[in-house]
Parts: sequence; structure tokens; C-alpha cells
Amino acid sequence: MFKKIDVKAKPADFEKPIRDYWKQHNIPQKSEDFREGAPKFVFYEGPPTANGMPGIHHAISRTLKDVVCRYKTMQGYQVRRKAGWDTHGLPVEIEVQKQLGFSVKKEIEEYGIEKFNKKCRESVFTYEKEWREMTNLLGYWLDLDDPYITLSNDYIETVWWILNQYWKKDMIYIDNKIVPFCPSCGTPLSDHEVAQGYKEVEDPSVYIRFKVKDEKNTYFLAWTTTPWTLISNVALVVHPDHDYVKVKTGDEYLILAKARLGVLKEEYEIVENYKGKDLKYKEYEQLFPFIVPEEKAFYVALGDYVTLEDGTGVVHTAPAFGEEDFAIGKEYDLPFMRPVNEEGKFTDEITSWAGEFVKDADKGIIKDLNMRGMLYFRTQMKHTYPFCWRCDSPLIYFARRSWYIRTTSYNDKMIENNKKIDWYPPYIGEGRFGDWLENNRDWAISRDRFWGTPLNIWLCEKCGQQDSPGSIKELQEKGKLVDGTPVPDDIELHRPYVDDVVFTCPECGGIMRRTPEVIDCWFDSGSMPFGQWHYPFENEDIFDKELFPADFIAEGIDQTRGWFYTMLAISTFIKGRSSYKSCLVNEMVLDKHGKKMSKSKGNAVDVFKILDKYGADATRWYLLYASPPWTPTRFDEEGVLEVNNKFIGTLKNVASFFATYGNIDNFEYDEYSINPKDRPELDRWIISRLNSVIKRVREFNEKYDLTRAVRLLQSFVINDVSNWYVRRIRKRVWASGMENDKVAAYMTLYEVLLATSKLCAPYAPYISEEIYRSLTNKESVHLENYPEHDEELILPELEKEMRYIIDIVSLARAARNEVQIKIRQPLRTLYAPEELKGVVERMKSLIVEEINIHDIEFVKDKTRFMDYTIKPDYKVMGPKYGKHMSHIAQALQNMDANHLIDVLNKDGVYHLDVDTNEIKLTKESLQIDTQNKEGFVYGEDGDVFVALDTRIDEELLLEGNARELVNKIQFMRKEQDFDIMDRIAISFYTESDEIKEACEKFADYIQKETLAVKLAEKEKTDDMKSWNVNGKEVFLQVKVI
RNA sequence: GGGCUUGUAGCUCAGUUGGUCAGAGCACCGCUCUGAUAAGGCGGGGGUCGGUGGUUCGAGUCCACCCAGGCCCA
Repeated sequence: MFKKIDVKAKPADFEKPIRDYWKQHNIPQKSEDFREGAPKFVFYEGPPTANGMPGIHHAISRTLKDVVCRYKTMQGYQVRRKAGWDTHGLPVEIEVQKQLGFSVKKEIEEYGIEKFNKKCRESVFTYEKEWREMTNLLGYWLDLDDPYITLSNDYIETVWWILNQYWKKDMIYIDNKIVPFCPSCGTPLSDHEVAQGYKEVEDPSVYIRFKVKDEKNTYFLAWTTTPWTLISNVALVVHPDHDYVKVKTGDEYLILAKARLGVLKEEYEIVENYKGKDLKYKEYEQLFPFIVPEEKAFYVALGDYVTLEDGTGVVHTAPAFGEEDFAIGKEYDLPFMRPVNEEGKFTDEITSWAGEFVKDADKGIIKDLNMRGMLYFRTQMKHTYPFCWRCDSPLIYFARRSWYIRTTSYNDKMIENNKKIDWYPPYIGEGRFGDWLENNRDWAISRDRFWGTPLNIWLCEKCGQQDSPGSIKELQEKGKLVDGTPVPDDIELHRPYVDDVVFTCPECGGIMRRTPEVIDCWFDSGSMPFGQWHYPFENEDIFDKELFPADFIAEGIDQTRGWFYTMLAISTFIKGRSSYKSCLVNEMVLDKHGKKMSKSKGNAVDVFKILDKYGADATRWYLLYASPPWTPTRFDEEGVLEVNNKFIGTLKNVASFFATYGNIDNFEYDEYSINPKDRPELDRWIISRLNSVIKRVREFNEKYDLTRAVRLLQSFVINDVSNWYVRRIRKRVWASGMENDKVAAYMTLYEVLLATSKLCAPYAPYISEEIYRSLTNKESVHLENYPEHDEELILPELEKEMRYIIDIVSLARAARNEVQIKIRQPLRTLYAPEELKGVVERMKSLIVEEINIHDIEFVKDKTRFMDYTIKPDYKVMGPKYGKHMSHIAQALQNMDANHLIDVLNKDGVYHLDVDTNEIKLTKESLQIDTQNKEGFVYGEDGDVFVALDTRIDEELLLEGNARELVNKIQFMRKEQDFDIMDRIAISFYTESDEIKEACEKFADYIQKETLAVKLAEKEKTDDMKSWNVNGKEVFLQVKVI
């Protein structure tokens, strides 16, 4: 017995028992274990953070990962799927900070790092349940019970080991650099973090006068969009080679770039010309004398970076607040003024604005300048400005102490390694990621925060000596707790506990303490190839053989500068190669209007709702089917519904059809053996199609072109299997007994379904499993091998021929439609082309049944039904005759096409004069089309044409009535919910002689079709149902016997 | 502002090395088939292929510029 597929169950109810079955029988684990000893296909899971709800955009990359892992498993590889959690970092801290209602860092310190970190640790798994649930529902098999977790001591120890490798090779340095800094989070952000937060905003755009020293009424005109930095101004920078001028405007003199004179508001007169370099060291008066520097300042310096695109060509410079400014400051040894604290507020020295957030101070500063007559002009300007990606505060750039890894020192190696990675799509690797690597800068890895892997560098308080422990053991050997006790084995490696460990300086005997920073959490996730296996403390023996590098990773495109980069950077340094060989990149999921989904816009799709409504199979299939992963997918709920109705539904029904009739006949696959070559042509055809599909699906999968794979499979299941094959074998299946013909149909359908279940298993794991298990007694489709095609069973000629038959049927239906004769009304003759006689004769029964005709006749000369139209074949003639083409086309249009064809058929060539050229026309150089001739029902498509004899004689009319009656009776059977095998008795009443005659003449036919043992005319009774049969009233009653 | 990518029917997408009334599915309308089907079939309406120029006998396809969305970077 074949288990019947429940076609009516709600998707979620359909999938749940299957999921339970997997769990009960431990199938996910088995799918790894049963390949023990097989070649490995190494997969790395990029760790998500479970402190936010999973969304539909997470479903896409999870689907991709799962499909590839399942496919590779079925291909015979052992694929381990270890889950992972990213647990450190700013996002977590921000979340907790919000909970506690803190807005600045100081509040955390007052609250206590210990308590704070404890909360962080808890918050990391806030949505773990939802993540598990989503992963589970989606059918993403991942070992969630043994994940790697970046906060575990083992993981941290590996990260320390890696950092220690860098440190030992002198790859880590400390430097003052201009960093993007979030005043609210109180930490600098890395480049990839800054990148996420650009927004368009309006800022003041101000033109400022700087009074030139010892020259009356003379000013430099400079421009800025950050007035608050003016307080720290120490220099003005001009381009050495650009032209500058002094102009007289009103009663004052202004100096600016000649090319920027357009910014002046009033009439002016040029009184002097300079090159930028002529202005070098020209002095001016300090704008805001809050701080009086010791070093020489307030003069003109030269810089190549000055542009003439905006501003005045005279650039205000504050070395503490800009990268270029900082560089100039170093070059000219300018004073370094940074009167801004870590909260982004002015320090006490700036008496007028002390304690005020710098951006808020802009207004007051502008007002002050205006009152003093130093403001030349102000306006608002729209530009993009970076904001903190988590807390939304505007970032400020300023100089800060930070730890760096010299990634630039091995940039070439990274670029080289990147070239060996297979990127899908390729342009990510070459373009976006490649470009980024080319411009790579040193990696700022320290964060002035609390919740993260502590930076494992200790500094001597006295002499600045550094040391770095690379393991817990080393920590124990080198350090003691502050109270003098030894470092315990189970020391918690987070702050504040680890901060209690002190070393004795080997150089000066002073106390060494850990530098307070924590490590960028991207360093954590980039370390995962090592950290997940606690390498090198464990697993060292098998690491390079079985665990590293990954054959495959897949994440969203937003990881380009994130995980993709850090994975490459760290493993290039540690192992000299990339930690992943191939990378499948998916674009973002957008809403159905092509807009980005976000919680704030309210257009985010609830992944749980979708999974509940349509099931995981439909959701997964849709995500793959809708558009290639590397183009942005517009998520359209109706699309998921469509997949469910059409594809999943059809597949279920085919399986259900097989089970229904297979069970009626007690069919057992193993009891029979008919070589495919000995089966009917229709069977050989679907087997051929199946093998062609297997071949191509595998090709697509190898290129990770999963979209083409599922599109092909969907079309195969719906068109080839369901709409043609199953439709055409119904008569064979209904026959009584177990003739070879029927057995062959069962065997074929069984084989097709079984192979289909395996083919679809990676994409739609639930329905595939259900079908597989309904067909076999085996444990799981996911413990199967992926089908391989048999070249001998692929019969291209037969596939082509079947195409003709399908075309003929399609055309004939169109023809019937045209004359409005429905298919139930039989017709006498169908005319088909002589050239296709062989096929059509062989498959005659298919056509006869589909079109309901009695006979097929073959005609050589289709001009009986149609006229020719002739056009040049541009592809052939175009290159030869070039610009004469339009005249040739015109000439052809004016010719008698039928005559031309006659000549071509006879002589093979026709001579034509156009534009004094002699044109030789052959069949190859023309496109020959046809048109209906008046009075015939005729259709054509390519090589195929059909015509129908539309005359209906007496006998056909009676037969049509009989078929109509059968249809009504079948409807009543269905309506009254009879079993398929029930025998019935039919009673009818009618006043139409025509119907009576039909019942008489076609009684056998009617009874056979409807499984009736009796067909009797009776007096009309109330329980008879009235029907309209071709315009005549008939009363019918059916009863089970 | 720069780089990459996308723009084809109301919606989701195909459209090969340039070759001639521009395709599919969904949705809509009409007809139709059906004892597996929430399906299927036939037909219809619906597109100046984002825009403007250019190359060519010929451009959805190649080139330039522009517009819009997305991603990344300043």
C-alpha cells in the first residue's frame, strides 16, 4: 500500500508531522553520519545575532545554504552543519543600554560593568527561540544543539590565540588616528560600520572671514559645513598650484580661489593675483581665542587635496577633526587642539559652549561669528552625513587612540587569494569586493566598550612594555589576580574579571594591566573557522584535512565588507589562504514595490506568518524561483500562494493519483520488471524527459544557479508529468486487470515520482520526503543519492516528436474554439501534415482522445487550407545585401507568394531584380509563413499544421449527446461523493427522441464510462435532477448498487 | 559625488553572438476539459522594452548621456 498524500491539509499541518518524524528518527544527524568516511564538503555558517527577530531576508540566505548542503550531501559528500551565534559587539550593548535607559557610556560605568555585561549575556539570546523556530520551520538543517558561540571561553581563547599571532609578528600597533566616533556610544566605529549609516541631512554651509594679520580690512574667505570645528582651527590650506586672487568688494578685501569667485555676493574687483604657494605661511588672526597654543599656528599651509568644486579654495583646518587636517597638522607640526570630550561635548576651556553637544553648538557659533562680523554668508546645504548605525547619533570625526592591525602589509596576498575564490555572481569578487581590497586600510580593531572579547594586550604602567597572552595557560603563567591569588582555570574571560589579572613587567618590574579596549566583534566572526573548533587547542590534527577551508559559504551582499572581508583577512594571515573556496552572495529581499524592508517603514514581512500560511516548501521554492539570488528579490505574497497552488499542489496530486490507483490495483513496484525500452512510447517519452531534466538540473546546481534549476523542475512537474503524462495515462490506469500496458504506466509513474522526490528534495524537503516515503519503505529521501541521468534513456528525437503531437493537439483545440464546437462533440476528421505521418500514426490514440475525433487524414499540400506569406530571412540576407534590405522586403510583399513557392519547389531558386542587383532567392533566404484560407478551420505553428472537418452528421450528434450524458452522470457521482469503484444504476427521463436514441445506441459506452450496471428509462420522479443536454431537457438519477 | 547592479504587460520574470508584427506565468474577460488537481486547455484585452541621442540595412540587445530603485563607497 502506498500512503496517500493528504492534498487538502493546510501547508503548516502537512509539514508538521514530517518535521516530527525527522526529529524522532534523528534524520538531520543521520544525514551527516551516514556519509562518514566520504569526501568532505565543508560548509561554514555565518553567525547571526539572536538579539533581533529573524525576518524574511534571513530566510533567503538560510534557504540557499540549506539547499546547497542538502544537494552536496545527496551527491555523496559529508556535510557538517554547525550552527553559530554572534554574541558580542555594539548592537548588543546598545540594546541593553536602551533597556536600562542609558544614553551615555559613563552611566554604564556607574551602573557597573559586571552587571551590565551580565545583562548583555542574557540579551544575546533574547530571540534565540524565534531563531530556532524559524530555522526549524524553514527546514534548515543545522546543528543548533552544538553551536559555536563567540562568547564562550573556548572561542575567546582561539580569538586570543589569533590576535597573539598578529602581535608576535609585530602586526599590531597603536596610533592616534582620525576615526569616526559615535559620541553617544562613546566608541569609534570601523569603516564597515560607518558605511551602514549614511543619511541625507541639511547642515549649515558657512563662509567665514579670517582676518589677515597686519593688513587692514583684508580677510581669507573659507568655507565649512561643520562650524563647531572652527573653534579648533589652527590653519588654512590652499592648493599650491591653483590661482588665488585678492578682490575688493565694498570696503573690504577678500582672498579666495579665482575659480570660486562665484560665491561672492556683491560686486568685486580683482586687485591682486597669486598662486596658492605664494600664500604659504601668510598669517591670520585666531578666530576663537579660547585656547592659546604653544606651537606656531594660524597661517596658510599647502595641500594637494584642496579642490575647486565647492567652498572657496581656502580650507579651514582643525587637525583633531579630520583625516586630511590631521595629516597637514603632522606635516606642519601644527598644534593639536581637541576641546571635545568623549560624549561629543565641548570641554570647560570653551567657556561659551562648555558641556554643549558640538552639533548643537553650531547655531550659537554662527550667531557669535555674525555678531563679530566674521560671517560672510550662511545657507543650508543638503549632503550625506554618517550616523551611528545603531543609535542614530550623528558621528563626529576626531583623533583618538586606537589599536590597529597592519592588514595593508599583506594586502597583495589577500588580493591574490580573493582571485582564487569562486564568487557567485562573479562580479562581486572582481568588482565590489576586489575594489574594496585594493583600497584596504589598516583594520582598527579596538573598541572602547564593555561587552566583547577583551583585547589581550597588557601594558606596563611604568615603562609601556607590552605583552600578549595567547591562551588561558599563558595568562595563568604570566599573571596573577590583583589580590595575589593565581588565575583560576575557569576564569571568566570577559570584563571586568579579566581586568583583575595583572602581570609583572619583565623590564622594569612595574605592574602591567590589560589595555581597557575590547576587540571589534567582526574580528570574532571572522575567526569562526578557527574558533568554532577551538583551534589550535583542539582538533589540530584534522583541521587542515577536514575542517578548513570551507568549500562553500553563502550570505547577503551586506557582508561584503563585513564577514567576507574579515574571514579573508584573518585566514590569509593565519593560513596563507582564504577560508572559503566559493561564496554565494544573495541580494536583499525588498518589498513588492522594490523598496527596502525595514521595521520603521512597516513593510517588513513576517516570516512566521508566511511559513504558517503557505508552508516552508512553498516559501523556499518561491524565494528561489522568483529571481536569481543575486538580484534583489521583490517579495510578493501572491507569488508564494501561486507556488503552493500550482507546483506543490500539482505534485501532491500526481502522487495522490498514483497512490489511489496503485492501491486499487495492489500494485507493488518490486513485483514487476519491464525494461523501459519495452514500454509504450508515452512512457519512454516521460523517462526521456526525466533524464534530460536530471542532467540539466545537475548542471544548474553545479553553478549554484538554483533559480534555473527550480524553474526547470517546476515546468517538468506541471507540464510534462501532470498535464501531459498523467493526463494521457488515465485511460490505461482505469482499464481492468493488470495488463502489461497498465503495469508499464504504474512503473513509469513510480519511477518518475521517486526521481522527482529526490530531485526536489534539496529545495522542497517536506513534500519530497512525504512522496518518497509514500513510495518506499526507506527512511528518508535526504539519505538518498541525487539522481544521475542515463544518457541512453534520453531520446531527443522522441521528445521532438512528442512536441509535434502536443502542438497538433493544441492547434486542434484552438481550431475547435474558433468555430465554437466543444470537445465533447466528436468530429469526423482531423487533417495533419504528411511529413508527420509516422509519429502521428504511432501516437494517434493520444490525439484522437484529446481532440475527440474519429480519424486523422494526412495531406501533402496545405495550400488547400492556407496562403503563404513571404518575408526575407534577415539573418541570412541582411549581411549580404545590407541597405537594400528594405527594398527587397517591399518587392517580396508585392509578389504572388503562392507562385513564388511553386517556383522554389520546382527550381529551388528564384531570380529577383532589386536596385539593379540580381537577388537569388532560395527557401533558406526566406521566412515562409502562412495564413488561413477562407472557409477552413486551420492552425499552424512551425512545422505543424492541422485542419478540422467541422461537419456534424446524425451519428456524431448522437455520440455527442452520449458524451454529454456521461459528463453529467460523472458529475453526479462526484457530487454525491461515491467511491471511485462504486457501481451504479442510472435512471433517466426525457421527452427528446434524440436523447433516447443516444441512450439506446451508446448504452454500452455510457455504462462503461460511468461504471453503471443499469441504464433505464423511467417515469419522472422528484428526486431526479434536471439537466440541459445540448439544448434538450433530461432528468437523471444515479444510485449505488 | 564615485563604483557596481537593476529598469521589458497591472504584478513576478524570460529574452542567446544585434536579425523584424516583443515572450511566459499570475491577475482580468470569454469559451472549454476534467473521477488526481486549490489545477489544465484555447482565445482576448493590456507594452512607443525607463528616457534622449548615436552606431547599423536592422537595436530590448552595442555605445554615450540622463532619470529612477537597490547595494557599496566618499
